[in-house]
Amino acid sequence: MRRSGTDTKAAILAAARERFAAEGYERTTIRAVAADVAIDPSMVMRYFGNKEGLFAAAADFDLQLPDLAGIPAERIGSALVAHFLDRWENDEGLLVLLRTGLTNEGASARMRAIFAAQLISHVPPRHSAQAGLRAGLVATQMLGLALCRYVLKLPPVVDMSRAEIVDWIGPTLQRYVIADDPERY
Amino acid sequence: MRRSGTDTKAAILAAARERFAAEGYERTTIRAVAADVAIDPSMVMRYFGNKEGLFAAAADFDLQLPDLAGIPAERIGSALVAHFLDRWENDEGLLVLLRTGLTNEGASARMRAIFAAQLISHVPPRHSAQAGLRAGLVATQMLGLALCRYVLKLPPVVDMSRAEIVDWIGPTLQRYVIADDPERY
DNA sequence: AGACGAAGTCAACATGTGTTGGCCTACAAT
DNA sequence: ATTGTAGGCCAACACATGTTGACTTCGTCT
Repeated sequence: MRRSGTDTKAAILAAARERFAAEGYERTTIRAVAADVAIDPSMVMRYFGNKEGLFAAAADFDLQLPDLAGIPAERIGSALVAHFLDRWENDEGLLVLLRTGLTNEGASARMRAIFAAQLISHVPPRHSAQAGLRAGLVATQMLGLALCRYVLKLPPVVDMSRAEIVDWIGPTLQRYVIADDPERY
Repeated sequence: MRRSGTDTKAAILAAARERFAAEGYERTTIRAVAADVAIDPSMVMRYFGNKEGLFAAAADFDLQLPDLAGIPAERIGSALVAHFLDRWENDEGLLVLLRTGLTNEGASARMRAIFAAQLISHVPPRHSAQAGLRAGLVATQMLGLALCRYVLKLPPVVDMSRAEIVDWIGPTLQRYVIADDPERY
């Protein structure tokens, strides 16, 4: 027994996350993942059943949104942006979902679930009747940012500093979450 | 000669656009496209050389941004949103690029070129030194909207009316394009 | 020491893919 | 009528992939 089973499983999962995030679902092959861990492809099947199983294990992702109640209302926008940036730069799960969610129906559904449930429930109750709308608007801006910065790598967006992003996009989220109507800030 | 050559080529291209937009690059097969047109797969090769060639032909897309000079400065944001919505709902090219740009390096590069060149050149010269930054911000919001609405199909975003989208996102673009600094509107 | 079970390897199958080259067929010009 | 040519079909190759089952190795427990 070279490795301890659970260790091997964890190593496979880590390699799979990297490959799914970098190449998407179809272009990621079981053989390549196995080669990354220097084992036989059949081991991947043993531990995860099939490719879909491996993907499901690699694609779980939690927004881990903080409790916004403790944050002054006028800083919610900035706090959200800062949190998302932190979250995405420390967890490949979001990249996996973004890259694959566009061709893989399962990933797409999971994305819907995450951003619907987790985001909607964190919109302050001030506009509870419009919680879905507000969360949706936030999703368009934040997913668009992730898309342009981490996947498409548009130069102007990649070159923006963290502070610039917070300064420019914070007020947008602020308006989406708490403004009483679209025109008012 | 059942069909007129150029007609066949056009039919293949139309079928390819639909399939690439719906399934992405890898999952779109030459055989399936050929079947859609009720033709032999080898004809696709004859007209487009190889799969990459077919994709390149299917993925050309032009923003066709109107001349913003004729629009009152305070309406630029709304005008941009409205134009994007029109453009996307009448041309599958954008969906092709979105679905494939995440796994296909060629599509990713073309996306960079389109949104860099075409968008940057249309940002009013008022902030020419920041043209890249402004265009990048606009791209994050508009691509995020397309992603959530047409690809991920997040329910709250799909359910938004055209007017709601313009009302909510117009002011955001307005600020990105012409605001003197992030905090001012 | 011997047996058991887990970790791991090997070889192979079935399938789907892009791609190729040869062959057929019908129209139009000579 | 002959011929040329362009549209179209067929069969096949070469290759990669997900997946399977049998076999081997090696540590551990009795």
